[in-house]
Amino acid sequence: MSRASREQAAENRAKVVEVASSLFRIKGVNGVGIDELMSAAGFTHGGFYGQFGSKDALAGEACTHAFDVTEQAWAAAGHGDAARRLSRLTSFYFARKAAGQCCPMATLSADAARAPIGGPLRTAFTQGLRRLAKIIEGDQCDDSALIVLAAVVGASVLSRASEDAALADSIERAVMRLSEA
Amino acid sequence: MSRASREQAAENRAKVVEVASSLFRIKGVNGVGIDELMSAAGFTHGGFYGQFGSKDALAGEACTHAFDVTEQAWAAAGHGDAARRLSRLTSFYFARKAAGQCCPMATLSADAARAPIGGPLRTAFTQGLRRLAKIIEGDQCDDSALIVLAAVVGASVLSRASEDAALADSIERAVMRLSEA
DNA sequence: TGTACATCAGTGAACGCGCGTTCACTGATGTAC
DNA sequence: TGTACATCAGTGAACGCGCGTTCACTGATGTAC
Repeated sequence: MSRASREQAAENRAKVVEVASSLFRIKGVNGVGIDELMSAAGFTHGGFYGQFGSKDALAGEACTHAFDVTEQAWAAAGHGDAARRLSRLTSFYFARKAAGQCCPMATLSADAARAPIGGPLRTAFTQGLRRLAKIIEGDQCDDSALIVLAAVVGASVLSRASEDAALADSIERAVMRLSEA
Repeated sequence: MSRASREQAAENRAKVVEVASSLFRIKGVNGVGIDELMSAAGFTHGGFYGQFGSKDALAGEACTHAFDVTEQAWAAAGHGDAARRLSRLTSFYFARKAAGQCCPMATLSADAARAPIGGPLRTAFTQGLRRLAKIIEGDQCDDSALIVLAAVVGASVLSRASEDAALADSIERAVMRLSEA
């Protein structure tokens, strides 16, 4: 197969971004090679540089994509009065999800923190974080939304790293109750 | 130089663990090579496998070391009544620190989450997390300590990943106020 | 509408490089007498 | 206490491998007439 149509090529490109968005969250940007990535998307690795300038550039796009998806879900869950919104967002956050579908704040923050300032990943992460912070803050002016944001991300991060499921659960449950109060 | 004394060799080994503990937190376990690591500790890379079974094994030891240091600091900061303890731990947490000295919950959680279950790093992280959770819970039986733990880790993680210093600050300040309330 | 040609999406082999790991070697340390 | 020898901490070269990236090539797509 060579020379797909432009329409098909655009779909293929989007497919690679989507697959990368998932794999990078699971294994980290350094943990996935171009070869593995392109294979998972159904292509050979040689075509990569026809679509993307570099692996770093793709990491930025993949990060933005992950934030896009999360943002849409949050916007859908984020109606009603302030207290209920926070509580609903928290339950949504802790709904059991594979790492590949999990919020990029929890799964890509370490990669972003170690990426160079001004680079694609760091920039994409910062903008995504701003967007989600705006959504969770909504029309509230106090601290509670940002506290829930931090607590929910911290609980998720610790929960994924821990082998102790009981401890992970008690942290998540504590944060759930915070957002209900 | 060849054949250091046993005493010297033990010191050298400890030095490598300490350097690894710092570099792994800054760049991630995958982000630092044996060569870079040993050079930073003042040795050549060939000696590595005389002291450690594998890079993974060192990652576990380095993680444990990072938790040891944090635990000591927390134990020192953790006296007095419950509310004050939480508040003091939070200020301590947000004191500006280079990533290499920062709490491993914030800097190694992603590496741990992606490390194999039962492996040295994952195990060391889990045990370290248990220790710190016990300290912060102290003699309290409610949720507040675990909430502060999650919030403090989440704020730190987001703060390090974000290029937007103002946003990072408002998240950290919100969490500070949580622990003071 | 049909033909001739230019374009370019995807292929697969190849590159240089740095990685984790191994190993023969060195010479000072530690030990046995 | 002094001597002879075994040990082994650290050196430096080497290994196979997978990485990110490049490139000549292919043939269907898109375009000009």
